[in-house]
Amino acid sequence: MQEIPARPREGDPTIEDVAAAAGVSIRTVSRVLNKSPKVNAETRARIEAAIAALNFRPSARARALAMRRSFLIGLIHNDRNALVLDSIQRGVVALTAPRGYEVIVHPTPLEAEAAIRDVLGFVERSRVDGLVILPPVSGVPGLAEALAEAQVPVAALSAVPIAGFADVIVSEERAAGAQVARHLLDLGHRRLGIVNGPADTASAMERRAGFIEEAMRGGASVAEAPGDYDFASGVAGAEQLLAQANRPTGIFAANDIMAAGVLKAAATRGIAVPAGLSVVGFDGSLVTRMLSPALTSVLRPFGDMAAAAAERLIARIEGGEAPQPFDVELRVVAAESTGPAPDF
Amino acid sequence: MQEIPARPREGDPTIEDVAAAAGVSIRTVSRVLNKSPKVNAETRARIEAAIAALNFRPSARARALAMRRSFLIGLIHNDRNALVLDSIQRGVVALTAPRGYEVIVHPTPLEAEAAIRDVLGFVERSRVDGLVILPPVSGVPGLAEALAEAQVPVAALSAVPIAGFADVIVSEERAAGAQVARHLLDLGHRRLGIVNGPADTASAMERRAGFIEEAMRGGASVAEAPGDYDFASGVAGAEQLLAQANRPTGIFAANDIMAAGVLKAAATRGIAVPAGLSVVGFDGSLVTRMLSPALTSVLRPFGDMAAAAAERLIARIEGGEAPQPFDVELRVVAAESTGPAPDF
DNA sequence: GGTACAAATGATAGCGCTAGCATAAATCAG
DNA sequence: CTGATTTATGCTAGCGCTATCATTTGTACC
Repeated sequence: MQEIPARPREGDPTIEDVAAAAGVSIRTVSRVLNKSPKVNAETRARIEAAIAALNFRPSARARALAMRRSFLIGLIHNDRNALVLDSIQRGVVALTAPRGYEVIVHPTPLEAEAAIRDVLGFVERSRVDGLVILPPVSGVPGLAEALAEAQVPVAALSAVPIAGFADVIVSEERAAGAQVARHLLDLGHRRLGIVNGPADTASAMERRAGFIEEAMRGGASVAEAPGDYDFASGVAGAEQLLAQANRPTGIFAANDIMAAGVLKAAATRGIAVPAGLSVVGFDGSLVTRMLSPALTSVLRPFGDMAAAAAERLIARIEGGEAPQPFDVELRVVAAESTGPAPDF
Repeated sequence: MQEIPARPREGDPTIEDVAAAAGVSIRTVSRVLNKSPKVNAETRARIEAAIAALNFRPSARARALAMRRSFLIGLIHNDRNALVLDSIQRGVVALTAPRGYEVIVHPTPLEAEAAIRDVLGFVERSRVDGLVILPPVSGVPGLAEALAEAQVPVAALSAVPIAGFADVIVSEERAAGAQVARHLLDLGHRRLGIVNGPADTASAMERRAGFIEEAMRGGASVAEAPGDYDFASGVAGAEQLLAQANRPTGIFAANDIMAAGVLKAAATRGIAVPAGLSVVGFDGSLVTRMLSPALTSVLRPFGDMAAAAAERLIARIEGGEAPQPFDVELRVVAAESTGPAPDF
């Protein structure tokens, strides 16, 4: 028998303290912590009482080491997500926290090579158990493959299914685009315009396709202007559309930020909204209600979508069965920026 | 109840593999990893080569266990931070990542008792090494004391020094309020208005005091309306101010969101901005340039402030000396919503 | 050559958990 | 009554690092 040197107590109770307090071995306490069924009800109660009495919390680090899992989830975002980041984080944390996972955030560039390097480096460093990836990063070419090769569990949000990602929460953006057209058609608009998102993003192309198809079906014309999801391009796109001889009376901007740009362009030209022009955005982000007039937009339930992605991710990490399919319901929320088509 | 199985052994190289490859003991590898000076240059080179060859990354969890530190920093935020969250996170991560820390995000309620319980619970669960706390949560009464008692290193952002928090990045909001008044005075405005933030927040009271003092000094009158930092209260506050007989020609809203509300109220009343009314916001958030007209606002360098807070926090955690004092420079960024005072 | 001291490196005990295997007690089949 | 099962619990070897202490080797000085 050798004397064990007194170790400096950090103060926090350990599983050993709990075991001593409950008069059992740490193996049994561990069983309770891990919800193993093979523990006598009475013993379990005693241990749970001891845990409560000592205010014991198992050390996430020790358990991480022993289980070779970190209970950490990485959230990969980009500044394009700025307006909806808060609601997304809220959704992810609401789902992960009760299941014992914490969320590490990681801002990532969009350029493909840099993004892949950045994300892989992050995974290696942080040793997260899995990733939730937001668009547009989720659509970076090659990223899915790189992560698959690195065997990192991933759940992504995206406008379209992405080969390589097993779990993708897809929102029916094409149908939503059609809804926007329908909304404007119902208000009597027949000359429509669209300020597109970047041509290389699936979301933009889906929204566009749905919008144009439905507009055509409704007998409306559609003028197009390019855009890249930022404010300036919204302004420029709107100016291009509004300069036309027979200018559109209803404009769909492929996201809220560009829609704000459209409102700006209209204001600059002295066009009243919605009296002289109806404007619809996409995302249902924070700004919709801060604009004057308040922006009609397609509400995307980001929080729920992100939570669903996190749920899927955890199921994959823990090997449980996949949760129920999650249907993302996108719908046009009418506000002040859309109204009956003007007479001209 | 079901037990979650541990993951089987991963293929990641360990410190032992590196030691074997370099022909040394793990103790020496550990020295290299921790940048201990007492390692022969040649040995060090050999070990570093082995590390590179194996693409070895020390396991953050193992090191966390051994060092009794998690290398995790918690970022406490609230939905009031939604508009600036992205830039803040970016600032924090930019500073922490190179130093080996990851950032865990945690959304928190504002109600005092719930906030304290929530934050303490988070700290116990996640075992973060420290916290960065954003306003308004940083100002929750009793939170500083609770965290001090729990011995959690904290750095906070706030409009005023907070007793109990050792490291607080304070922005000179009073001076900024004065700057706003000066900006409007310089444009010839003499009848001013202010839509205040909540009376129980230090930030709002500081901005108010600075604004009013400077306005008085400049010989202007100031009409006040209450507000609580949200859009609706901005609208209501503006309506109250604009309904007055001798209505103000310049209005300062204590944050950007309320300023958006003021613009909205002006639009509703048919008052042109800035021709008939100048409007100034506070924060320099994302929306300032998305509004029509673009909002003049007080730019707060959130990213830098947050990074400075993180830097201080890490210094405190690691026991290093405190970094240089960080001077937050707030300045009015003039945009389209302010202009010369109208004649009436 | 011997002593003193500094520099470089190694052996190993934890850190606080999980989980494989062992054991003890209770129940059951024949 | 005995061996076979089942149920409840304990013992302890890791998980991949850090850091204390010991050991070895090199160097300076008298």
